[in-house]
Amino acid sequence: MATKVFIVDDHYMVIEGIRSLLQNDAEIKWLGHASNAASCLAFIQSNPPDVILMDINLPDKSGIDLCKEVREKYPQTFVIGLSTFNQFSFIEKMLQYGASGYLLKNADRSEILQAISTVMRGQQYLSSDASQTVKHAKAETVTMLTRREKEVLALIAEGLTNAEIAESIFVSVSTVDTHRKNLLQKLHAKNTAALVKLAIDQGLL
Amino acid sequence: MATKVFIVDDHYMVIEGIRSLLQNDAEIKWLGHASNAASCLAFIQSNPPDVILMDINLPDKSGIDLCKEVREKYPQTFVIGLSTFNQFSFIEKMLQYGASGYLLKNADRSEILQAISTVMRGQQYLSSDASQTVKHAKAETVTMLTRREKEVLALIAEGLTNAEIAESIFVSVSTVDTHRKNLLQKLHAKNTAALVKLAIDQGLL
DNA sequence: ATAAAAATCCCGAAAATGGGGGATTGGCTG
DNA sequence: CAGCCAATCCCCCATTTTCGGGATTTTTAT
Repeated sequence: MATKVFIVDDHYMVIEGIRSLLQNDAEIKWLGHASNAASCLAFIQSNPPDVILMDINLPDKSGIDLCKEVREKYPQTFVIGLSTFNQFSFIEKMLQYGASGYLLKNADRSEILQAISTVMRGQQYLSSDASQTVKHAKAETVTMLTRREKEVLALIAEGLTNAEIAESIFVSVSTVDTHRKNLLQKLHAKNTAALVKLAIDQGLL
Repeated sequence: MATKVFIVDDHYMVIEGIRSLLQNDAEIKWLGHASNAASCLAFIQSNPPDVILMDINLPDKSGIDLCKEVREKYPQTFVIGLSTFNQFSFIEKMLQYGASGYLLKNADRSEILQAISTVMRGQQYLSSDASQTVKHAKAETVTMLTRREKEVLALIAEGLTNAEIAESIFVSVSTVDTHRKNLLQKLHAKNTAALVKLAIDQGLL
């Protein structure tokens, strides 16, 4: 059965471009388009699509909020983020709010089809540029640890207590404690055990 | 300068065997032998050797205790354990109590010389059989974790607290606590951080 | 030069861990 | 059957970490 696709974007050219790219594909059923969040919501209420290609910059509401709302109301509808910006913060937020994929507007026909079929299989699709960005951003998270934090991290993994670490790097326990807190935050770890695991997973130890 | 070697063993054949193997070597000065711990201690008091080849089974005292005593009183004297038993628990204890090496009684001339020169350089020498055993034993330590312990270990690494783990595997916190303590012991970890690191290093996670 | 980031320090309370114990049950094995 | 081991549970108590704040001083980068 053909996948029902809908698009929300305030740039007419983009809508037309994608329509012409997809309309003759047997696997795709073109449901229509909207140029703002409100009309998008109105439309999909009566015609739930399988996939929404969703611009991140909408006139009345950010695509990120719209994504969240759609996903809450129509969990069976997949959202693919669409934007000219290959920025990690956007990609991250879209995915966080339930988007299944992310495309840049320079995507060609095959990439769009690929993205649609991938998310329809329940998997996540990121354009190669986007996944590069995500990778970089994550690599940055890795190197985002400061010199001191890395030192402390290594010593924690050795099994030293804060007091011991403090002695060994000649600072007060308070300082080590702060570094530790920052490490937990930066690596999104709940506690020391998870911290060490994540650090090793990310090649920090 | 020739290395002064002394031997303690209650089997005369072994003493003779080693003596004949070593006596014509320019690098070795044969100090003598004892057949029990007491006479060994008496001898070395006046003639401190560089290396003692020490049997693990002595009539008056275990080689393990003797090793400990010798190392405490004569730290400049290296001890090489000697036995027919290739048992990890023996090897482990000897090394723990300060032995620098471990030989099996089927060692040939070159291996004995090798062992002596290695420990004289301050390094540790294990016969290939013994080091195999140590390796195996360590590998066993890995699999020596019980089913439950492995479960708990995995959950600890996920960052769950004891209480959360207890809930998730339907046992009391006390049980989890016990498993955790056993894990720390078995992996020789000082605390959770070290535990996770060691576990990952050993391929347990 | 000035703002941002990193590194340093402190307090205090709640939560979790670490290190001793000890005890019971059920299975398996010599 | 007796002994061992895994798994379960409990107590006590000291130490350590975690989680809230703040706060100050260096560095670093623009």
